[in-house]
Amino acid sequence: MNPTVRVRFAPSPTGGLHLGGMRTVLYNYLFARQQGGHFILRIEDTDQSRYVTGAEEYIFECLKWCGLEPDESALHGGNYGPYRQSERKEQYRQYAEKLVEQGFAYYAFDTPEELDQMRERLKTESNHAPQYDHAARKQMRNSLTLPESEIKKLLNDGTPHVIRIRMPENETVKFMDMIRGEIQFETNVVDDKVLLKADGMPTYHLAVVVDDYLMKITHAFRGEEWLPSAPVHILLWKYLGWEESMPQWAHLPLIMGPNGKLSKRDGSKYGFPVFAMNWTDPRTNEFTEGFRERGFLPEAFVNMLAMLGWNDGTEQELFTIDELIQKFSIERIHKGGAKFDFEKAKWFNHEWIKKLDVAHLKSAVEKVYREQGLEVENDPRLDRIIELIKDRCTLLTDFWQQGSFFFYTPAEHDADAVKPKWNEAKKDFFISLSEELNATPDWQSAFIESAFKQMATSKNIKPGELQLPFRIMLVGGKFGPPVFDIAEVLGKAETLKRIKIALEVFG
RNA sequence: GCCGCGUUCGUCUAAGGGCUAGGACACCACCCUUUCACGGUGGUGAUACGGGUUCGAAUCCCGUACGCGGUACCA
Repeated sequence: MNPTVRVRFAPSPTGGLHLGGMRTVLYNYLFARQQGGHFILRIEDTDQSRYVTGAEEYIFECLKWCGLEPDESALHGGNYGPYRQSERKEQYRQYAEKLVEQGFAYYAFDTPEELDQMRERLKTESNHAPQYDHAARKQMRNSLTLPESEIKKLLNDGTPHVIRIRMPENETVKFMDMIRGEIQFETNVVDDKVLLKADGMPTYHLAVVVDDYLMKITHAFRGEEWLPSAPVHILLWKYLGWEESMPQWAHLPLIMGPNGKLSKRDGSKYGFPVFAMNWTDPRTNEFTEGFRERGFLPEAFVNMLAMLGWNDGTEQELFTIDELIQKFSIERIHKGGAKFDFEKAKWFNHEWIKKLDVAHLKSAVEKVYREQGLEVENDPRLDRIIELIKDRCTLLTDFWQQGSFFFYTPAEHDADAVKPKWNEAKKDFFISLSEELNATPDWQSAFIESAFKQMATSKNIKPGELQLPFRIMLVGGKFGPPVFDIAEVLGKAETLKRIKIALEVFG
């Protein structure tokens, strides 16, 4: 029997969604689609103190923008819900209690202060961070050290307590990671992790195991930062008697910033976006720019993200999402972390802008102009304009800088580019040219060009010396597509108007 | 400190015992272009270090160094 592949992405609504998280979703998604399986979105909202209102909806928006919508989630439905941990609260206690009964876990009544004292007391030169482990638990207040009667009393009195896993002594926990191969940990160096918190909420360790079992998850992809707690999860699968159903593990390498792991907190400090979309933390009002708003196409963002830790072994770098689904393979995911390079990210976007046709770019470009206060939706020239400038745009926002002169007569001219070589003869040329163009019914790029060159010849001036001034007149600066194409798109009246204005400026 | 995972040009990476270690980004030069780009050609630039195994090591093994992660009633 070949079980259906079921993968899940489980963000915590504690803030934005950064590159590492987005890549985890992507790989989950690619694998699920490739295998014809299910992609599930579960929300880890059991840390009440850090829950951010609106973050869950924001996560959905990000996935939607990238085209990575889940099959099952709190908002999409599915047969294994609920998909928010907070709504599954009751189930976790039941399993935690079962573990206690079987001796695989125990109640611990220690207060936060007592834990601090223990850590202080046990701290030595060779042990900077003492753990609540098989040795320490013997000195603490828990159901392993307290007499039966006292445990009963504490429980009956409703004394706050947690349930901790009882890590075995002198055992080796081994498991296979699809990316890294066999990995092993000594149980002696793993602490007795809290499974159920005093508020009745599960920790990630319990929740991830219970949910993955109940939701029939077959493959678990997560960041490398989870590797150290993997032995706890492996043991839990075993202790709960579900070893047969344990998913296959894949711990993804981390995505690094300029110094160390990319963090959500520093999202606004890198000088480049680390979130898929704009995010303002409602608690701090801290704003973090997103790739979307910075001018990235979702196609480029997804492509770039996929290549940050995976490649297909060929020299191909540009992939559509369908190609990624087809070619993705867990075996080819890298082991080492990758430092994020914004320059390369921009290159991907530039390639995608060049690659996509006008129809596909149009609505995004319209949006850029709209944000600048310019409505272009009904402008019949828009297609032509996009075609003319798209190769020069790295980010979608560049369409404004590269194309606004089509809509606005330049307010300023790059006089430095013209003035040094400006003279009466050139001025005379443009006056004559204006008259000539004004008299003609034709208005195609090729026609304007030949009229321009004939006029230059008859005035005995090299056409090349006149093209730059002409460009400055129409554009305002030294950039843009071929100048005669610009004149064509601008139309006769606007072109003549700009020549006239510029002649006054140049004197 | 302890535990774990890593380490090929500045960055992302290819090469799974066998040619001068290949490609991409960035950078530089030239060509194209009488603007800015696109495009084209070429260039600078890497197997962390030390031992093994082998006819032969970036590749396998051991050690060291360095980096990252974890070491919470956060995920």
